[in-house]
Amino acid sequence: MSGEDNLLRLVEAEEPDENNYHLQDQVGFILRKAHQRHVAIFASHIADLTPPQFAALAKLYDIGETSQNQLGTLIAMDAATVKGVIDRLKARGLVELSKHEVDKRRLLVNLTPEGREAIERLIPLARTITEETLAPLTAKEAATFLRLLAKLA
Amino acid sequence: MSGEDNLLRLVEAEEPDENNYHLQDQVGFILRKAHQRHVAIFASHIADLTPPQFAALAKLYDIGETSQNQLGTLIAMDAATVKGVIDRLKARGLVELSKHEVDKRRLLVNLTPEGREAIERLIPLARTITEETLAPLTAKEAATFLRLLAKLA
DNA sequence: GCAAATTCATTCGTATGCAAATGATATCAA
DNA sequence: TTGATATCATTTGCATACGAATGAATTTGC
Repeated sequence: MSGEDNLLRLVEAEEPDENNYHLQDQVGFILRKAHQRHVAIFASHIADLTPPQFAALAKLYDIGETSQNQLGTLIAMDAATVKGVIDRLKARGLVELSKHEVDKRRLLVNLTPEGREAIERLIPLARTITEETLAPLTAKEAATFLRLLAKLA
Repeated sequence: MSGEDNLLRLVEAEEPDENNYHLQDQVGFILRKAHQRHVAIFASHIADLTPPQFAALAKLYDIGETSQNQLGTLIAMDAATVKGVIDRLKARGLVELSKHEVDKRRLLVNLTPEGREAIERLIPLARTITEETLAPLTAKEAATFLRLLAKLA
């Protein structure tokens, strides 16, 4: 039997082929693609705000005024990233900044009336985005997926 | 009964509370966090290459020479993004570029011997990264998760 | 065979995302 | 009290990521 025959047998047998590395099966690669798809769905429903910007507004709407750093912790952004996001929201008049009276290091962030109006208007769209992202799964699968995803995150 | 009593009852009853929007329960937000965690794990094992750079090398190792655009399609990057990734890999001598003889629009990308050596050295580490990323799940959960994640991506 | 449409690559602009360094302030501990 | 630490915010540099516009080359449709 030739070497080519051996190769052929391996393919035809459909064995797990554990020696080869398949990028498209790696959790990191699929995670990246799933995230990309979600961001695209988000953009198709909410064109004038990015997911991180929406996250900042939604969290401020939820908890009220807080420091820039604390907000970053709550929405999983480091200090440098959250600064850029808040700067852009401020430039658009959706949040306002003020100095903490006692701790002079802190920069307090809060929604403006326009920001509050925006997030109230967008939350229904966000529910649609979540639905559409999970649409390839049944309700039961979606629940399982969210449970396992939360364990990973 | 006062309005405040009604609010209190709602909280105490631990009802699904479907009227409130909780960012931390949304699939997009958790997806973003899970991806962040994976990238951090990746960086802790492979410090001198990013996940997209690794993906490009791994795919070239898998399929051999291909055009820049085709490579982008295979590793889920648009043309602008893949160009930056390939430029940096080229600057480090891990890939080499050449013109397609027939179709003069195409830019062919291939591994250099150094690139081949690098990816062969890194693939075992990539397996460790996948393992560590999935470590919070049991083997059965991980299989379920990957199946559902693939349906989403 | 040729005009229209498509494909490939590049460039620009904008927005995360993170490491590292810095400066200001606050807290802790001897 | 003061010196060491820690925290908060900012800045810089680098690396994705994508939309939009552009130009070159190819393919399609009639």
